Amino acid sequence: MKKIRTRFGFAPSPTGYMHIGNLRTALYAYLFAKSQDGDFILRIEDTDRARYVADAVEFIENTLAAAKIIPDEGPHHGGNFGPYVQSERMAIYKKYAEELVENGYAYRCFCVNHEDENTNDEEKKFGGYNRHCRDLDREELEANIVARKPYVIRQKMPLTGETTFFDVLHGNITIANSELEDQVLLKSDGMPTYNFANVIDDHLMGITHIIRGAEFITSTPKHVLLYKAFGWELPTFIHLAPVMGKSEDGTVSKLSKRHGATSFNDLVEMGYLPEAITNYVALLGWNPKTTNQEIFSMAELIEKFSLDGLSKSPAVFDYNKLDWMSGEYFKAMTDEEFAKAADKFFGELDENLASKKVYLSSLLKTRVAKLSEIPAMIKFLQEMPPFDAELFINKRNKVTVEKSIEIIKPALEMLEKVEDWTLDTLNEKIAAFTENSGLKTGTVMWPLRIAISGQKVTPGGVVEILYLLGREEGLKRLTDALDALSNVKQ
RNA sequence: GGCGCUAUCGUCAAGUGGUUAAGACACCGCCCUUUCACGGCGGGUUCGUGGGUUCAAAUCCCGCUAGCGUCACCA
Repeated sequence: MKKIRTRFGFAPSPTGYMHIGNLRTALYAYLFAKSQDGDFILRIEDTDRARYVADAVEFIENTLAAAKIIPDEGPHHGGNFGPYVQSERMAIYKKYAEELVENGYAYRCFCVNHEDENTNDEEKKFGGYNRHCRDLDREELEANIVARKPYVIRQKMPLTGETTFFDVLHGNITIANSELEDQVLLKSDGMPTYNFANVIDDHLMGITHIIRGAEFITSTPKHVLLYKAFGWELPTFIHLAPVMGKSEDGTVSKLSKRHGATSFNDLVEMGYLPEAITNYVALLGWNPKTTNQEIFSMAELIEKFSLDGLSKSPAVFDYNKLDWMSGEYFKAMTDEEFAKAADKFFGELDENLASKKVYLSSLLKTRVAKLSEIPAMIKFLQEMPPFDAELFINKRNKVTVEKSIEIIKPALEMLEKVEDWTLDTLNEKIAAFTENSGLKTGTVMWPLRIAISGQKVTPGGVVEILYLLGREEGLKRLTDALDALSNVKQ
């Protein structure tokens, strides 16, 4: 018995946008294929001319590459089952559609598409196509062809009985044939519909497993009927539950714009690491049963992945958890790695700060969930926020405006004598200063930190900030604060 | 509306007839602390509902409800 190689297809539309749910489907297909030592095939479903977006194929390929999902075959990945772009396969669909017509599984339909005619009639709304051309007599049919009337090819559904198919997640699913419409297979422009093309291509490309969203469950019987009409072997179906989003009012619905970022790219632009996104998405609807581990590399994901860990129910996309996971990735990075990843979020830094990016990274990496938080977090280093005396007053550390002056003044005098403006020296001097003052560390540090940062919350403490600011700017801020504080006092 | 899918903490989830119903995120408290983080410790909250089956049900069956999906010359 020959072992059939596992082959998974991923067939996105070139819309210039990769929804998280879509990416997850691709990821699961990839993980399963690789765990079986099988193939992951990228195919572009571009049969809807109206939706075509320029460069969208490259966009899809780049996105997959960023997510470390590498197709074995695809438009630009080679393979022996091409072309991998549906619009280049029109002759193939035509041929199979004709075969269906000849064998009585499909028919030509000359009815015009009245999509503009709006009808308020509820029955019509749910009625579907009325099958007018299903049994045209030969004369009328030929007259239409001679007259070159445009037509579509429709699938001839059985009027009775039911169709059952097996889904790995859901088991057997049965739908009455009477529920199935005589759907269009080949459009009047000669393009196939998804429902037709996907069957032809999956078969021709030797796809063994179809993994896709649950929204395709109801149309699967139509596909199954097509496989049967051609006498082809059925692939294994896996229908994934959708990825949901939670609105502010608490309602849950399919993840969409109103829930914020919905595409892989949106997330990357917000400063989440691709690895972290992939890791999080992998766990959104799948769990590795045998372990409580949550941080996985792609290699580990492949090793651990199995179908029985897939969840049947919808999963809500949770930014909290993504933030946490993202933070875990940042914390695991070296300062250099973080500096590199964060580079474009640092913005225009002055020469001094630019030279301290790596050190700055050591401060930032434990405080950031996404890189886009960086600009707001480091702004005070480049530009002193407006003076606010209120900030100096701190009950817990027993600091008042007056007390602040008492601390800042001698501290400034002491620091002015420090030439070696390094972390070690600064640390040592300030520790000694605190010691000599006889005050609690917090009491000394509070007003100093406020004076040089102008903010209640900062990444790092007095020593770190002083170092980052550099000697000149550090002393200047202390001086300015002292002046401003003195004015307040009188 | 017809048809279909789903139903364990706020969220991701383990669980497959007998468990103190794991774990993680979030939340709250404490510790650490130079603010915020990091790290450590602890805490609360969960089986949608009604019927069965069974000595025993989160687990099996049925109804209900709710959510989602689908009913295109879109995928």
